[in-house]
Amino acid sequence: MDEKYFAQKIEQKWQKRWAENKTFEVEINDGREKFYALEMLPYPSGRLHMGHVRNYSIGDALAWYKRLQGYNVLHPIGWDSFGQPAEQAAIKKGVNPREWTEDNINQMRQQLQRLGISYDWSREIAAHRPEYYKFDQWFFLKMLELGLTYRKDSQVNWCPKCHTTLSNQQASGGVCWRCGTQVEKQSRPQWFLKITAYAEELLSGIKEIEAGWAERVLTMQRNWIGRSEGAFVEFQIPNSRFQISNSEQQKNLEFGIWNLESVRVFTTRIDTIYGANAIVVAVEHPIIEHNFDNFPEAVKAKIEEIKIEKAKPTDYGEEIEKDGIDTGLKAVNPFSGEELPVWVGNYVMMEYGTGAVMSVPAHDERDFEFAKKFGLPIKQVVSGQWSAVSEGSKDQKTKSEDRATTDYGILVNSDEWSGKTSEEAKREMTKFAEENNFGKMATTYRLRDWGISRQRFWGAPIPIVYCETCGTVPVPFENLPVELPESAPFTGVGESPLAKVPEFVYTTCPKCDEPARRETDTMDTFVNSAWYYFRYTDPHNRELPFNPEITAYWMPVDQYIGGVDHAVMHLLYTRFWTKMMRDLGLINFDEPVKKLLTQGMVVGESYYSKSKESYVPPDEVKTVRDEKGKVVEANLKSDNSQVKVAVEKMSKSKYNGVDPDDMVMIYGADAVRIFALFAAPVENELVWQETGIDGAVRFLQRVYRLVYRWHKALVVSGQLQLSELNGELSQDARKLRQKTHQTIKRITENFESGQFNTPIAALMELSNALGDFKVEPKIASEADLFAVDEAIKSLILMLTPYAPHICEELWEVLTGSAKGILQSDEKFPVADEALVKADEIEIPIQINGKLRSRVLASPDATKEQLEMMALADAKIKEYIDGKEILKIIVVPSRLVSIVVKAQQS
RNA sequence: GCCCGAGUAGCUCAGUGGUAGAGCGCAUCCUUGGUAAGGCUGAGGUCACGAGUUCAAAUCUCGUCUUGGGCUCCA
Repeated sequence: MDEKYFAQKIEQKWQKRWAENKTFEVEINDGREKFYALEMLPYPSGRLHMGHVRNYSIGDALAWYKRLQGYNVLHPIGWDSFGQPAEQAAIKKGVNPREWTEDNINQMRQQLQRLGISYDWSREIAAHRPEYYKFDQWFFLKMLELGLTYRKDSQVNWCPKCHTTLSNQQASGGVCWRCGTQVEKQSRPQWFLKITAYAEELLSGIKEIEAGWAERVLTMQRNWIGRSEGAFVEFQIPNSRFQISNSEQQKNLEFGIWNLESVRVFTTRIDTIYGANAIVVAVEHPIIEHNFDNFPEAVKAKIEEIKIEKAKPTDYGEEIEKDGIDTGLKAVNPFSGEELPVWVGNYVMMEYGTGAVMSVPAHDERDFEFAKKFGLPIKQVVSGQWSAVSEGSKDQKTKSEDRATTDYGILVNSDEWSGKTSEEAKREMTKFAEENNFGKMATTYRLRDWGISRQRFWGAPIPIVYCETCGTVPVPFENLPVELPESAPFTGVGESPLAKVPEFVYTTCPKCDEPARRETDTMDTFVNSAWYYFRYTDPHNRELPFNPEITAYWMPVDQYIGGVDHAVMHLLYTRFWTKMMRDLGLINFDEPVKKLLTQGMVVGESYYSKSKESYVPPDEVKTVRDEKGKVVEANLKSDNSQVKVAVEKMSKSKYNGVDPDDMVMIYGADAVRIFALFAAPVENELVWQETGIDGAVRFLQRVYRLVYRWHKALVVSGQLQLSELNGELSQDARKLRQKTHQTIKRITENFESGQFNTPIAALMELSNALGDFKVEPKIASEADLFAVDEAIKSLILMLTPYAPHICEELWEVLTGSAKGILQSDEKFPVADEALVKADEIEIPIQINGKLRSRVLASPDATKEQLEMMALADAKIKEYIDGKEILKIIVVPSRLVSIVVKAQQS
């Protein structure tokens, strides 16, 4: 054993040994319980960043922990290797996307191996390889059979910078999720996956995973699905012009409009229908299109104005002023018979509900604002008696003229419904509308179908052929995969590069054998990530995406770990995919991931120069820090101008990133991993500080020195029997054993509850306790050696999930076995409850809630014993002398509380 | 604006009704001319604020403030 800890040497040695012994390769083993530990697969950008390191360190700690507990652990990795950066590189540098991607994968695989992450590399997969994307295509065709894949010519979100279409999620907030460019609307034929068919199940299925997923992720998904219960109500439009073609009628049905003599609205508050003062429709609403020519000039002008306004980029967070105009059309309220004006309004969205709302200003804030602006009548139909009841509270009684009240209440001014509660009215009025055929109960969702067409080269080709005689023809299963050509002309503009590759485009129709054209769009990369971890279970299957029997053993994932940025998109798509695969009969469960852990970002200090108007690297800045390490002043070295310091997400452009490879080179993989896990709870942000990683190294050195100090004595003593030694344990040895078992208990509990930072603190305590054990190894008694042996071996086994290399090395030193911890079938230590308990504990004694004294007692002392001890205590006697004792509360092993009558003085 | 979460030592966090804790960092001193040194001792907290419940509140309840995140005309 070297006297000093040389991280590089040890790490290389064990990485080699693990690879040779195939230590982390697993197969189905019915004798052992399985555990599937999964981290989100990386995009092969070429360099690992600290976010990756954090992600994989968490997963690896868990995988090791479970292995040490005897589980059969599947811990795989692969590459999300389709996507835009490869294509950008092709456009900019003229490289081949496939070569670029393969090079990056090779580099990153080496980086991961240098970190010593315990992957089963025999299961490595990559999305861009035909053997993988063959099954993207396979699923596409299967969904076509199920009616879950369809093509529709519709408005899509188009990013003018990326030259691609985006799903709603990817265009959230009106900007491209990738580059932040304002998204435009374009009309083109697109392939969609019918995720909305599972809207209800995606929502209700949340119940099943609630316990294992972060609440905020589920809230985001719930919001995204956006279920809303209410009713459709039909308002007749007697003066609408209705001359439409069949195809238009078809389109209208799609929008949920029965015909053009009426407007269908969706409302969650049918109980407020007597308060409707207008119908407000979106500018894109068909009734506007079809009556447009008949509208007065002023109306036409306003509609055009709103359309132009809507197409303009809007600042996120900026409130848009409500605007609109009365079209002159009239609608009839089917309940009251009242004739209402039909307005167009910029605040009504064609994409949600039916694109038309009934405006009830007294009970809806947006309608209220609209009515106020245009002087429309405001009629209260739900009594706001709640505010009258709660008088005296700060919530001043508000009059209906001041504010809309959206609370439920008692109906007024609503004919025979008056006097009913909102709940009753909603139920009964919906029923009435159904019976009279002008409405029905309805549930709407905010969730839209998933548009997967991308005008890109570097993705899975959509397996469709267009034939002049046969139309749209799916590629037969036996012809899969439809392979990407070697290369294509990459210009970065216009249509998909694939469209410019004649060998790819021109083909023959699978049905009639006549010349035909291939679909040249490729699939969204989220398709790959929707099911990749099923593939890990059976990665080399050529016939099927996976063998259902094999997958049944490994799935579902027991713990999934990744960034919270995938809370909605990836995690919703993959839940959908699972339900679809269940309906295909491939699997028989509903939710793919039992537990989800979302880690926080890795951030670092950044410096922004105001004079240069750019970020500057740290070595160009001189900082003055106070004794707490906080920056009080920062200036540019070159011209002394002021520099703004911030703590932000690590990125190259901000010069605040650190390269994991550099860190591994300087400090060793074990230290880097320890720091990544120790510095903060996994869900929180992690601030990268060089001083923190120094602490991690010092800790490992302390552990190394401990073993160095004791190893000869321990190896000589060999296996000691506790039974013979029990009586000879010194007070200190007993204390050390207690600390050991307390630590085991604590760490086991921490791991089970998903805490990764606190066990390291506990291990530091244990190593400190070992350092405090002052017996010289040479003269230590057998009993001492036993206690030290137990403490050190427990320490090493519990540290293994965090710092596997050094632990394997120290284990070899202590046991002489070169096989490695796992192959020697070592197990995570189990706490002995009897030892965890202290012999004697301090019991506080309170008088009237104030701490007055303490006594030492056995943890098993009874109530009566404790009470007696308390009353016998000298200090307590003083306090209670001459006073009446009202009550004595004794909580065994916790405290004694005495209540005395206050002295009148 | 709405919905969720958080606020405990310089930092990162434990602590779910019963003595306010840990690790790191920091400070003092000591040791050591051998490659990321070690050791001793110590300081540091109005548990965000206010009220309530209780013998007893960091912990439970209500309100306020601060802060992080998500949603954003969703009818």
